[in-house]
Amino acid sequence: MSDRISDKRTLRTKRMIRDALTALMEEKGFEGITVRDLTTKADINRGTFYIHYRDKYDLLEQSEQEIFKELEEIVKTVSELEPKDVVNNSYQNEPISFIVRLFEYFQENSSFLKVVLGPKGDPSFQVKLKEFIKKSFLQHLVIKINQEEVLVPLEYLMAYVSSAHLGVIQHWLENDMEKSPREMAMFLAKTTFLGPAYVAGLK
Amino acid sequence: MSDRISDKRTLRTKRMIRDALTALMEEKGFEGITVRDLTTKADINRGTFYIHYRDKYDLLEQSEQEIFKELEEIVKTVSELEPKDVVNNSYQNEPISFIVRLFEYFQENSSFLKVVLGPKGDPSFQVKLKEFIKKSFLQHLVIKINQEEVLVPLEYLMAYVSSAHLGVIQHWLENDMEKSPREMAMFLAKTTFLGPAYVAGLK
DNA sequence: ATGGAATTAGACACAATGTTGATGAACATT
DNA sequence: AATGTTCATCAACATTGTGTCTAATTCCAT
Repeated sequence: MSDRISDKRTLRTKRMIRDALTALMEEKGFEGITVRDLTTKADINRGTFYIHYRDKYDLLEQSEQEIFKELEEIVKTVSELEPKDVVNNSYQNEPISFIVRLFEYFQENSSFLKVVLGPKGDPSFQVKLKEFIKKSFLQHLVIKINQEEVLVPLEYLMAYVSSAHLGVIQHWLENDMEKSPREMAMFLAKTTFLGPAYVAGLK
Repeated sequence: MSDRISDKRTLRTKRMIRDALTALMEEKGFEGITVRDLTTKADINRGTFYIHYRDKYDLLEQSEQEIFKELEEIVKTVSELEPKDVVNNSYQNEPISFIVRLFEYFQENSSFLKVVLGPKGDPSFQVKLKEFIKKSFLQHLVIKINQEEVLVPLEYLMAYVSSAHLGVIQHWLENDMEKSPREMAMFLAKTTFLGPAYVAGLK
């Protein structure tokens, strides 16, 4: 009795369905896709699809969850983030290393992420990604903030910064990742820690 | 021969369809809605729907366009925006007046905007709203920037700031607009012109 | 009050959905 | 190599939503 999910045939079928999903999302966006489209492209029987997924929304969700599982893996290695160091690094053109690693991962999965984060994509994925950014990045810093010196509601500040980060990732994917992961990480650190107005040259 | 669009029956029908759209989007998200749902809720014949709209996507688009038409009206009155003044205002707790006006408008249309900008909404509307923010707000400032003092690609900076603004609007709507439009405008000005790290108390 | 419109009810063909049952192919195990 | 199990295939089915149309009716503007 080996794992039922590790059957070679099953893995092959699932991989082909997921590849078809990415390809079709590029063509016509998620909502334009039918189950028949998927199974035709994947070259499998339509009935087979329903063995593995409840419907196309289930397929999308499982694919998204896999992304987050891998993102968590990357972030897991991050132990500490010192606010002081981060600000200093921003002056010294030194990006935050695990952010570089995240951009590399985005690049590896760009075809899927580009559509799912694009105008025909899934808005709930954006929400989840913002949550992930808050959890993995901002909370490390927020707990070290001197509460008395905070000028604004932290909750809104987190919404501001996490959205900004998401938007930059989207813009980067939309523009075919012409800048390097390192440049992107550097840009985010600079803009967040020195401020948008400062990096724009306004004093 | 008066306008065919000003017939009382037509106006009534369209209004009822749009109200049904907002209500149903709250219930099950845009994609879960069928034309039959809409016409049942609006209490009109299904055939009537197709007289006014090609399909449910056409209905959504027309509703969105109306929002932007009114947003343009609000912004039209803005003549000049001096970067120096804006930065000074940020120190003096003085928000940008037309941003306050925009938040008031969001509040007036919150039920529709909340869903359309929410996790079950329309990601292309987010893209359009970011474009609107760039056009109406950032470009006024960007053209006055001393190009030599800019430390980062402007294109990415605009993506950063416009996304941040959008995200704050979303968070505000999601949290039932507990802060006033003036507080929101002030928060955005402070965070953008003094910087996220500064307002968080990091020096 | 009347002509012109918007709306209605009902029917139509079509496409996609999700399910089912019989059959054959691939798999792991011994 | 034989066996029992699991997976995929194929075809058929009922159901639901779509978009279009026609004839009858109701409502509006003048």
